[in-house]
Amino acid sequence: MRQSRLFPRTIRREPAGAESVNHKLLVRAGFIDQLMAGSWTLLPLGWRVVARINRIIREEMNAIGGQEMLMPLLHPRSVWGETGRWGSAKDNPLGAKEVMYQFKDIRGREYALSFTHEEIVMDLLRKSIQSFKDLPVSVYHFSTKFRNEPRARSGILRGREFLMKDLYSAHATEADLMEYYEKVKNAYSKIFSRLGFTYRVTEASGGVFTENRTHEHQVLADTGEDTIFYCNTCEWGQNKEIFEGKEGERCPSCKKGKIIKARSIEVGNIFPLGTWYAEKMGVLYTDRDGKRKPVWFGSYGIGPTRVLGALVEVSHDEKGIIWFPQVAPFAVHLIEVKSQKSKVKSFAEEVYNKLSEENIEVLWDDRDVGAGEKFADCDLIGIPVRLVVSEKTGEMVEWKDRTDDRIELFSLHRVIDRLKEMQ
RNA sequence: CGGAGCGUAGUUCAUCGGUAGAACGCUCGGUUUGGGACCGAGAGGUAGUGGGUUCAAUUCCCUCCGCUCCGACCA
Repeated sequence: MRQSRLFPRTIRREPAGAESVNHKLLVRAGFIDQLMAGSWTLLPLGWRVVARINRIIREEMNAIGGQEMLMPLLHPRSVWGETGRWGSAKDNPLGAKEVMYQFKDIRGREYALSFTHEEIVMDLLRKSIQSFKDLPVSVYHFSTKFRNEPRARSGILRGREFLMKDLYSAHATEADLMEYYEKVKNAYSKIFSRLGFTYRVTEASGGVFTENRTHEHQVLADTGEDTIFYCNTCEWGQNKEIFEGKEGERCPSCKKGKIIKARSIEVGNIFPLGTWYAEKMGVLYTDRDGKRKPVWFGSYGIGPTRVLGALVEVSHDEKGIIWFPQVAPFAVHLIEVKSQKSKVKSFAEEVYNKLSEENIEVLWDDRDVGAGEKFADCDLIGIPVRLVVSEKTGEMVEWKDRTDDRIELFSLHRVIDRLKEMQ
């Protein structure tokens, strides 16, 4: 990608009023743009990062048998009426009217915009599941969620419209559900490890989804809006809604460690929903004994756009973003220092072409601007490796990591070898 | 939904009861060429909206809208 053509340009100043790091840096560097409070465009750079996040999620979902599909975002009232979740939480502990966007069309029919898909999946499952032989089922999709947040905030971390990967599983027995639930929990842990996060798995309440306990993957971040408590020795952890002890106490699980209190960002949430939805919506299968029984059901969510923001919150410095290589929008940022000598430009083009031929993704700063501006933008955008060609470097290429001040000179061949080793 | 701050050029802001200014960005010309470089010329604004006070409102008052933050709530 030639940076002279990259849309849009970077912005030198911080957006007015912005406080959170992800808001300031993602906007300045040209990854996201705000339409209104809680609603963002993923610009070409931002979309590249989200695509990489999604790829990691997709690989781990497929690895546990998840099948990708895509469900509608416009939902009829009737399907939400079946579980009673169309209504208010005042009348029903799982009522969701407060977070659901509901409206009428020109003929007076009522609809909601998707804030989750349990009811939609249930409608799908009951059409095709007859026998215990049809179970288990595990399906997922990546799509937009709309939630009428009382207050959108923290940049892209809490929007009224955001991307979510949601996985749904249906099982013949509770044991099978819980076995799969553990599999998904492990898959989520793999995903967040691969993304480069330091995280904890905590117990939580189920909100508008279930009255059962659930688990959250929480990224440790000082700027996070959640508070969690976890053991410094074993894996025990709870979020602040359900924790009933105090910081510094003995761990209730291993009895050895101490309870640590920390700020965090919730990036994943898994729910062992049980048979409540199946009973309400008549999702029944015939078991070996010939009896009709409700399916056991679980749902599992990760917000890729929130992950995007969380990555910036945990990995940046005063100059800009620092992407981990596995999610960076490009593998390398090639800077051509402006020169009167045409061979600098032609060498830069050669480097760009050779790297591209090797399937290494390059952002080539071919703009007609000063070196200082290029270096500043390079640090702001945060691609892991910076390559420079200039009058000074001659036939060699300068290599600098985003996280390191050390500068090394290599031949183009050596650069390609090193980059291929990193892939 | 309660509380606070803010809303003026593309962006970040200044100004002021007498009809608007800077920096950066943008356009043109020239110089420069390793950390947002310099010189010259230029384009660009119904001061968020509606109302009120006033001879006169961008400025003072009120309404509404919008953005950010705190709280409640929440992935």
